[in-house]
Amino acid sequence: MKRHPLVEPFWRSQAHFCAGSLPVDLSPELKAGVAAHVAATIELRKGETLIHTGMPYQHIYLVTGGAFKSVQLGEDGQSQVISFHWPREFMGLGGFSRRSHTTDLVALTTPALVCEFPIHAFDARTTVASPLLALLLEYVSEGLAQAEYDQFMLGSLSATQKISSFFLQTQHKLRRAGMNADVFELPMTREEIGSYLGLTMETVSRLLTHLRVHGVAEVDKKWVRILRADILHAWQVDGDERFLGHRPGPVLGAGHCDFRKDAA
Amino acid sequence: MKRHPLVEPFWRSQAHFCAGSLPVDLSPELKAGVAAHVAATIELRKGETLIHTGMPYQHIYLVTGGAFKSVQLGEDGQSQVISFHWPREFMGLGGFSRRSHTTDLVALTTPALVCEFPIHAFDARTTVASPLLALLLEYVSEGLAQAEYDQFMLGSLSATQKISSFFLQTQHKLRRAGMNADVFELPMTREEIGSYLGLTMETVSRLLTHLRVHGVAEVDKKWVRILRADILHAWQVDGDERFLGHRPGPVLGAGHCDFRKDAA
DNA sequence: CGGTCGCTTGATAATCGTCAATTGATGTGG
DNA sequence: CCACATCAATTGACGATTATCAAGCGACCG
Repeated sequence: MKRHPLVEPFWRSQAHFCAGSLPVDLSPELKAGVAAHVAATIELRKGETLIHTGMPYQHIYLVTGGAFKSVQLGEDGQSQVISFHWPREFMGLGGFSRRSHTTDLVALTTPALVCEFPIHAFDARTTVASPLLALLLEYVSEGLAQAEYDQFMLGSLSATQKISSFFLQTQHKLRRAGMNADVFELPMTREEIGSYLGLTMETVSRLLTHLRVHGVAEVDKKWVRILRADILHAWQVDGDERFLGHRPGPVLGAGHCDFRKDAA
Repeated sequence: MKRHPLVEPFWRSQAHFCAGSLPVDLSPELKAGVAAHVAATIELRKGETLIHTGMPYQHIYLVTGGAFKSVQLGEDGQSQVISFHWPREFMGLGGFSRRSHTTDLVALTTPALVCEFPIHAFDARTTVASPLLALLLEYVSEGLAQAEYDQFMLGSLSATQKISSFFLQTQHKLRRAGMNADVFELPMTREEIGSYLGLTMETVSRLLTHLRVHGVAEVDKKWVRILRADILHAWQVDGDERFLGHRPGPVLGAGHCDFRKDAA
């Protein structure tokens, strides 16, 4: 991987570059405060691993270009993709307690770009910059909320619902990254999509032809054109009766109901 | 729910009570610092809902007694249990970005106890207490790491592996709570276990009899005695060839491999 | 005592995984 | 530059893990 330590043309300085990839709804002061801590910008090529599970927890990363996958490793040799990362997203946020990285981070494109932040910049002992800590807290918390939804998806949705959910999520991430969300190139293989959704490569392939046949999307190799996002929304909720018949899954009748009486 | 606002017998003060349920590996100063922010202790009864999804994000909760479930709600009416919470665990950590609660929190026992912390105590604008923020960051990050593992479990493990994983996780949580991890009472129904594992009630029931038949655990109604944790560990990794034949699941060959060459 | 709830067990079936063959794209070496 | 190998993707046939449907049973509660 290519590390760019310090000297750079002016308007291409790391801080400036990184600040441009921070979330949009952020005060200029905070953007500057965050960007000031960039340790390096790193460029990877497809297939290269930025972080291995278990490595000492020294940096977190902001995607500034391309795309990445997070991979959770099982005890033997299995592994599963647990999320895809697009520009403006932070990666590697699960290690603040265990002090080591909890997933592999692998580049899906050439090039793939990240800004590297030393976590000691957020250490309570070395900084009084509470606003930065609070900001980081929000990002980690958002990652948790996203992971909770993914749990729901994996446990309760049918294959058709999962694919619909995947494309809608991808569209959302592409928009946030400032990219075209209607015509785009998937940076990951069918197998990686399947791993993320808890399905096999073959099932993903069949689902994609299903989308094509029903005019929901054009799919040619890695290129996708979303034609009917409305149908995706409908299928995400209802599934599609006519294909791989929807699986209602373990549905639970919402936490019983409220409390019965408010003692004292 | 029963709220205990302030006055209490001395050694039963909220702060003291709460501090006793904080993680063990915490400096006394931090414990005191955290405990000082307790707004109230709340007592719930089985089935009562502490928090509804979407409620304004004003508090987070530390379990001090009993048990809870977090429930993720789908767009229509489906719902899924995404985690169980035992004493010494924080709940409701997924809302710092969206400013609203992301799950329902429901009591599973009578009584069920929590300490309530106002999130403005961790607000960067109202506090300079960076150490508290950093601590909170660790808890949220740990929750994220746990959710990532749950994703792996839901997507890659067979039913037998899931049940084994569930019991080992429960043992771990019971130990951390200072309770007996070999003989205990499950506070949740089969259906709730199934929801968490992405299985049906019936499958969970069959898996439990399977554990009983193979001498791995005694299971009588809600009471469980773990006899062979070693077998649980083995089944968590390998599955059990002889039962609901193990499903290898979508296994991915670990992020290709390393990077090929380190440019410059 | 009747009714509901949680649990168990059995029979059946379906969603999706497995296995296999084929094609096209990519890349490498001779 | 082409043969060859490898990989990604598609499609079909088949099978299995697990869901669904159904019945029964004990416990708890009003």
